[in-house]
Amino acid sequence: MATIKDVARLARVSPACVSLVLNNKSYVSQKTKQRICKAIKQLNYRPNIIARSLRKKETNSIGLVISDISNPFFPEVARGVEDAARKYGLSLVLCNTNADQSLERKHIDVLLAKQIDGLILTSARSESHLEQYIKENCYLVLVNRELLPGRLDFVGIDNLASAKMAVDHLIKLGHRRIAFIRGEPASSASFRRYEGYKLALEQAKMSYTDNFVKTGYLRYAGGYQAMESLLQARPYPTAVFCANDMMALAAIDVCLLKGIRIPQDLAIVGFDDIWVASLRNIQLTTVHQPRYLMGAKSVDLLIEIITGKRTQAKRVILPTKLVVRETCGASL
Amino acid sequence: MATIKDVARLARVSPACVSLVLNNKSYVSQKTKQRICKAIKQLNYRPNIIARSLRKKETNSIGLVISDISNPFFPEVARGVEDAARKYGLSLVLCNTNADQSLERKHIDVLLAKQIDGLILTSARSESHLEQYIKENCYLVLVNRELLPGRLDFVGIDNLASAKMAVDHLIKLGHRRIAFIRGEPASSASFRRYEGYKLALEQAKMSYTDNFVKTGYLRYAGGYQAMESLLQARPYPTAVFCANDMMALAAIDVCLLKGIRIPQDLAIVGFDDIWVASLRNIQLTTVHQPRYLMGAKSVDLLIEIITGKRTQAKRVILPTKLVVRETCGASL
DNA sequence: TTGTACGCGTTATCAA
DNA sequence: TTGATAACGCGTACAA
Repeated sequence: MATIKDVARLARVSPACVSLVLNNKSYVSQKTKQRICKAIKQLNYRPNIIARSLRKKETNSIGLVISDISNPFFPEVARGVEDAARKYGLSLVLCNTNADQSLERKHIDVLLAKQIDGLILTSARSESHLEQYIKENCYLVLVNRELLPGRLDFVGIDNLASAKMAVDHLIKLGHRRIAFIRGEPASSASFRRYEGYKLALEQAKMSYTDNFVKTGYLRYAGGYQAMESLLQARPYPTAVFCANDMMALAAIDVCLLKGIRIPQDLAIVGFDDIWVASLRNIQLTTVHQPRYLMGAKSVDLLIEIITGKRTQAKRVILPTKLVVRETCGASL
Repeated sequence: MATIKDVARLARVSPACVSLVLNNKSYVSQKTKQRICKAIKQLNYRPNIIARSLRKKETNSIGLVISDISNPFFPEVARGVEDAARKYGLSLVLCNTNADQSLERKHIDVLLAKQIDGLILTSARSESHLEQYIKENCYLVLVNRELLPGRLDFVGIDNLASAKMAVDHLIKLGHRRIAFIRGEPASSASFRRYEGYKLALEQAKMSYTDNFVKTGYLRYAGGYQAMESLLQARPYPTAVFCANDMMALAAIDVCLLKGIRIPQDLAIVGFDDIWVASLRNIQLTTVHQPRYLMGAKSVDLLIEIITGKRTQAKRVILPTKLVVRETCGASL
């Protein structure tokens, strides 16, 4: 690969002059500028970004850590981040943790060692690690899961209200035995959805039953197990609210396998509104999250703190809406 | 952020000595080693990978360019790449092009400027650009789409045979009017599937009809349009083979919307076997591709050429299999 | 174990 | 106004 020296030699100028042209700085005569540009093309020169970053102490790239690339929720967030990053001229380093906490730590450390300018975390897990990153003055934005509220930027939704909205809908449809398949207890988002579930029951003067609440690991397999376990409960629930769509899809499959009809025998409501939910053979009633926007917005926040325009932590809460399809039985 | 000098000062040694300890080189006395390690922890020092890369001329990171992160096919490939990369101690920079050729070019250029050690491309589009990268001695592996065969490493499947297998299955089920929704003509994989479709018809002495072949852009929306257009054809086809599952899912939805029953009125077969295909309410018959393995294998190839163990281009063709579910009507 | 040159751009200073 | 020189960023490699 050609270096700036090669270009300088070919154009018979100093490397500094080439640099000036590349960065549009200072006055360089049209004539030499053209010579330099010609040399650049001729050698197909690409500035070594590593060297540039070392000098400028900025990499023009940001990191995004997601927990499950197989769940369509995250690719959509990633697309939002990607497009926004491009708008700002930043490139994106995307890491997937598979919900593995030690891997999350490792990814973040590598990203920081790579001197990325800022970091967006979805589904962050450990407050203590975050404390440390704050101490080192890393630029951080959290998406989806909120930790250390008030001290870190956050983009998300009102999980409590959204979950309550979903359960309220089931109650309005006449359900009195509503189960909940919740996500990992460590997730603040999951926990708030759980609280929304409980609040809805409480306001409707319905009793809360422990064996109507199962925990699964926000994936298909997690939902599958949770649903199987739930079907041991007596009396049967008449409706199940799931903490995300992946688990709801699994719950549906468990039911179909056992001959339980949906929604006639059991209503199911999910959360996220991934694209699969709207397929005509699925038609999952669910809570829509503005995933793409969440990603895009998180980049805006990051830029604000990187450029120093803002020092106070900011919370952005985006609106959700209930998408009523067929699995809740509303249309029957 | 602390630098190696800070650590050296605190441990009362030279920066060079710290470097030796960090990289486990040469003999450093236990005593100083411990002093250094203590200083590293105390300052929470992370070596500046940018500086290291500049000096070592290797970044220990590879790039992966995918064309559509929303299609579950690619996240699975990415997971394979990711896990394999980690095994080799490499980190991964993932870029998504949204099937936009100019964006693909841009991404690749940024990755190369970032001095990544090697590059894996799925769905590469432009031979002429690749020619140029070859000229610059970039380490490249192609996945999924094969370009410049024999000159670049490639990991993929036998698209022709796999497509033929799918169509043969439909023929065996008695179908005589089989349509094909193909992908972008620019894609070698799509083209080979098209050839497989034609070969199957030919061998069965069935005539090829132009208006039984529609082109769509390998996504849900592309499949949707293609299927709508296909339903203009008279006589109706009795079966449709789709170049990927996303399009097959869309085709199913179009039919359901129009009251066409699947598989009774129309059989549908897809390609990829994304996880959605196996949901109980979908049960899409499709050709399974070993996506994760494709990703993992591509890293193996890349390592071989980076380390110079091999200089000849290599082709790895992985096995596929037909997964017979319900949309083809075989089980009726 | 250390001093020192080096990798490749950037930027401040200086000269023409 | 235009361009060159040199110091610098942070680790690494090699001779001492």
